[in-house]
Amino acid sequence: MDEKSPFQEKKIPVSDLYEALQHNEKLDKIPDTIETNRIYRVALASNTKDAYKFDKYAWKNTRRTPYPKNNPEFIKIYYSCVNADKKKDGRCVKHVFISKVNDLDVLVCYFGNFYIAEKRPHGNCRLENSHVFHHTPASTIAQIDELVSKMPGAAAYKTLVATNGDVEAPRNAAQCQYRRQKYLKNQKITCDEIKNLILLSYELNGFYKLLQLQPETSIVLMHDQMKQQFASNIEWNHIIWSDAAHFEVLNRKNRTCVRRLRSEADQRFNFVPNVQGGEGSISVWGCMAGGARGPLVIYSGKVDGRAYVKIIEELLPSFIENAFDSSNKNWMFMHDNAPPHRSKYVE
DNA sequence: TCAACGAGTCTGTAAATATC
DNA sequence: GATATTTACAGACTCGTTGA
Repeated sequence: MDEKSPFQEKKIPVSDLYEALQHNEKLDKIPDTIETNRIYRVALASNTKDAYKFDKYAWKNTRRTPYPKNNPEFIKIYYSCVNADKKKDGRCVKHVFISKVNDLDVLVCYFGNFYIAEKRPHGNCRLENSHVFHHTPASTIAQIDELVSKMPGAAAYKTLVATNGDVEAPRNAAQCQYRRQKYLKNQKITCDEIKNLILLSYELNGFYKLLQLQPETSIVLMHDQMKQQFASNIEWNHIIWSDAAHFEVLNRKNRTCVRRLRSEADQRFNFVPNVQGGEGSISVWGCMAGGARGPLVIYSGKVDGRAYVKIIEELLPSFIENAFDSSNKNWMFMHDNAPPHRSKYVE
């Protein structure tokens, strides 16, 4: 096959697939010696459904699609070989056609040159006689999931082996441990879930509830009481909020990775702009109050206590003068407790 | 016993290419 | 030019290995 046009001979008419389904020899697995451009018919069993995947070459799955598109009779799966560089290589491919009528009747066809294909065990199969041909029954999976919600994976494995025997037992202890990990992970509360709970608490008037999130974890929501307490003591419009932020446009501290071809090594888009002398970034400080926006101060370098006081002394009085009535002496200035904000010089 | 990590599978989306 | 087919990429998921 011409390496530069590997797709010319890949097309298999649907009629040929039907022909193969009716007349080709039924195989229980892919033969050791593979011929290209030949349709292998693999008759599978319910517990060896994946047998078509495994031969002595390493493959990368790309996509599965209905085939043909307008009147799908098969599921077509594309595989590309893995070359010596461990990269997917389209010069040697494997196409699998799974009949929609009977998904245990599978057609497999190989194209291209096997000399570029890496020979190694496929998928999670690390040993010759690994588990890959054996699928844990769904009923066993359900039993595992139920047990690992109450006990560690190893204990669940021992329990199921003792009760189910070899046939319906889990694959191994690691399988139970994996499902135990999954269970524990699902039990963790995400930030979004906590936010949703807080939002929910605000939607319900007078909400006061003990939420039992997990056997070991509870959350008490009592926002109304807190709100009333704050509302009675603080007038929020009298508070001046302030903060600073640093923006790195150039000379960023984090490393930038570029994926490129060797031939593109000297191309301009592979380089990150840099500025000598430590330029390329700015820091800004700003403040605001209810209904008033303060000045935005742009500065460079580090801000210590002295610099911080200088900024405040220069800008804060005029902002207070504009934001509040002259008679209002109840305003409060709020910072975020950053180290320069609480330095001895500031105090 | 569990968390972290790596490797492999599968699939949604989009782009490229082939075919009609 | 429209449609079908193929390829590429990224993310979710699964599961084995390793070390604390």
